[in-house]
Amino acid sequence: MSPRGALAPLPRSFYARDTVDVARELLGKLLVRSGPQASVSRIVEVEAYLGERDQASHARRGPTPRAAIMFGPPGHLYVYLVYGMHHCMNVITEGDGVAGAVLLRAAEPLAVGGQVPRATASIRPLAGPGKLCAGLGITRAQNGLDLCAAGTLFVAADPLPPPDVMPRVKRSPRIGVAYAGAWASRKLRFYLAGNPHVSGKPRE
DNA sequence: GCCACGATAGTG
DNA sequence: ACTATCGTGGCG
Repeated sequence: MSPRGALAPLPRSFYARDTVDVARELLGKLLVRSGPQASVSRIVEVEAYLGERDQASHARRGPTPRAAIMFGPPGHLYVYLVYGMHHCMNVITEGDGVAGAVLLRAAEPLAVGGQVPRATASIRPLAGPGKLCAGLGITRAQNGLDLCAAGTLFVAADPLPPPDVMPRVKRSPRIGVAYAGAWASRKLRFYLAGNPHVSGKPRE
């Protein structure tokens, strides 16, 4: 069995915590997609969306039909459509009844179809939330999916973690939330400095 | 009902 | 800077 042959979903207790802590610790974790579109990729960029007080969060208007899932139990997937054409995927955080989510913005492709590719450049880039969902085949059909079950999508700890992941975590304001007043400048975007798969220009 | 506006990304 | 393209939610 290969070193990555025993990937298991992170337990619900991982998600049932402070959203910022979950966001930081998701960096370096593995996104595992099984089935026809099987792939493994490393999460390199995320954004934390806090509860109702966060004016950039979909939860800011309370548990509306779309955002209600953010108030639900942790460890589930929240997928929505932005600008009428791109999907964005989030993991739900905090305890049941408390809103919180982490937007997955970029991942580094590691393997496709169970095979480690010769060059990661041969794989579609996964930089940016829309591209990430497109690359993994995530649509609203996956909204509400339980990431803590061993299904077609889950997050796993890397059994062979690079030694320098956590020291490389940097933070910045979130992308595309200029309307959010004081919340627009809060440094709630986290990424691995220097990783070429991080979206946008300021990778350092 | 109706309508303004995005947690985007590619092109000019 | 401009645009494709549509669900969400605010408002009446």
